[in-house]
Amino acid sequence: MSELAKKKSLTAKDWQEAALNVIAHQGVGAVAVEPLARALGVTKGSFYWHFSNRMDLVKQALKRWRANDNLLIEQNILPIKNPKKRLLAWFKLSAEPIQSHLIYSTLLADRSHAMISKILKEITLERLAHLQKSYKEMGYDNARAKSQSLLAYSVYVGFLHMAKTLYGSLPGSTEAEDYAQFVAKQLIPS
Amino acid sequence: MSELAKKKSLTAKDWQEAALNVIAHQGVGAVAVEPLARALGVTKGSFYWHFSNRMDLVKQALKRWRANDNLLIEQNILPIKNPKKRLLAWFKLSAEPIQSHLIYSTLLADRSHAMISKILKEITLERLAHLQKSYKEMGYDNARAKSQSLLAYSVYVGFLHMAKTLYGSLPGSTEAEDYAQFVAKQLIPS
DNA sequence: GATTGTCAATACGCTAGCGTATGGATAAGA
DNA sequence: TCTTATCCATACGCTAGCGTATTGACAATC
Repeated sequence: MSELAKKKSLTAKDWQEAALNVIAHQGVGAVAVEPLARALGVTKGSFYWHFSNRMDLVKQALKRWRANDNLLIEQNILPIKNPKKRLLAWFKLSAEPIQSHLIYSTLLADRSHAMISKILKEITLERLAHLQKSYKEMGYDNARAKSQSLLAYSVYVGFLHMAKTLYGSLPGSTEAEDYAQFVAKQLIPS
Repeated sequence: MSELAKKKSLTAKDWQEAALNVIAHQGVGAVAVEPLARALGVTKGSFYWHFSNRMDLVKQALKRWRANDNLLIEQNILPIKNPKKRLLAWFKLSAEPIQSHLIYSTLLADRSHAMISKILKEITLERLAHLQKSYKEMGYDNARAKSQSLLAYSVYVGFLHMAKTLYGSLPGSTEAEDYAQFVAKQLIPS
């Protein structure tokens, strides 16, 4: 019902999500106004009503992605009290086949715009801080927690790329679970 | 002398190396005929004498990159008899600030051409096989050696991206050394 | 029913880059 | 010296995509 009602005319959100879909699978460079408009069944007359230019769309789309992703972490990971369990949940989430990961890994190799590098750096530092906090709660000193979280995060990033490179996509949920267990054994001290 | 002699006219090799330089810093998408020609101080009349089209250049450039990289590994890593020392040397090389790594990490997020995905997959499988062999020589069974090498390689890939994201470049040689030591402690069983 | 605001279509000019066609320069051989 | 091969410049047509300007359709509101 609300889906049908929406179909009457597009919102900025529709454009943003379409853009995120393209970013996830073809990268920021592939976000082009006219092709996107075609895909959405309109012309760019619509686009320039909602956005001032191409980069404006990219910016807003990434903002939406970041907000969604933060929400996911804040609701599912951070509330976990036990630091060990929290880390394990984080590893599981890391391997889950969700679009957010695809977007992140695509952005990692993007050198097209300083804004993107900036966002990426911010997000990465945020997440590293979360990991570091967990490791510290487990008794690690500052320095050790720092290198340990860097290592863990490297594994996450590396895993994303390996999955895409070797299998062309992220693994299924069950494989993700197994992988998370294996990684946890190596990266979470007992 | 040979440098000056060369300056008289360009070779395919000159174009390939210029292309690799662009790939390392801006990605395959940024390899464009006319800008490259400008950078080399010629026009595209020269380009289309050496190559049939843009993708032809990319293909040849990547072929050169791959050959150079294989040579590096065959000469510096594979000859090491002791598997533990061989792994350590591999980790050190992984963190070394050389262009080859930049190219690899850039390609990892590239979804522009099936050829690139194919090359990437081949190279990755080759390297995984090397790692796996070392782990097996250390007494691991097949399955364990496989997941362990996957993990090690993920760390390598993740490290490349983290370095670019956080520092904008690969670390210096001394930092690389320290990092390799830390990683080795985690990923090489004692 | 007239007005206003919202969303989209159309038409336009502009730029960057691809690939082709052709001719010019230079050096090496014959 | 005449020819040929090598390397490059110039000029051309073509396409995709950006952004603008203008107009149109429709709904809500007054």
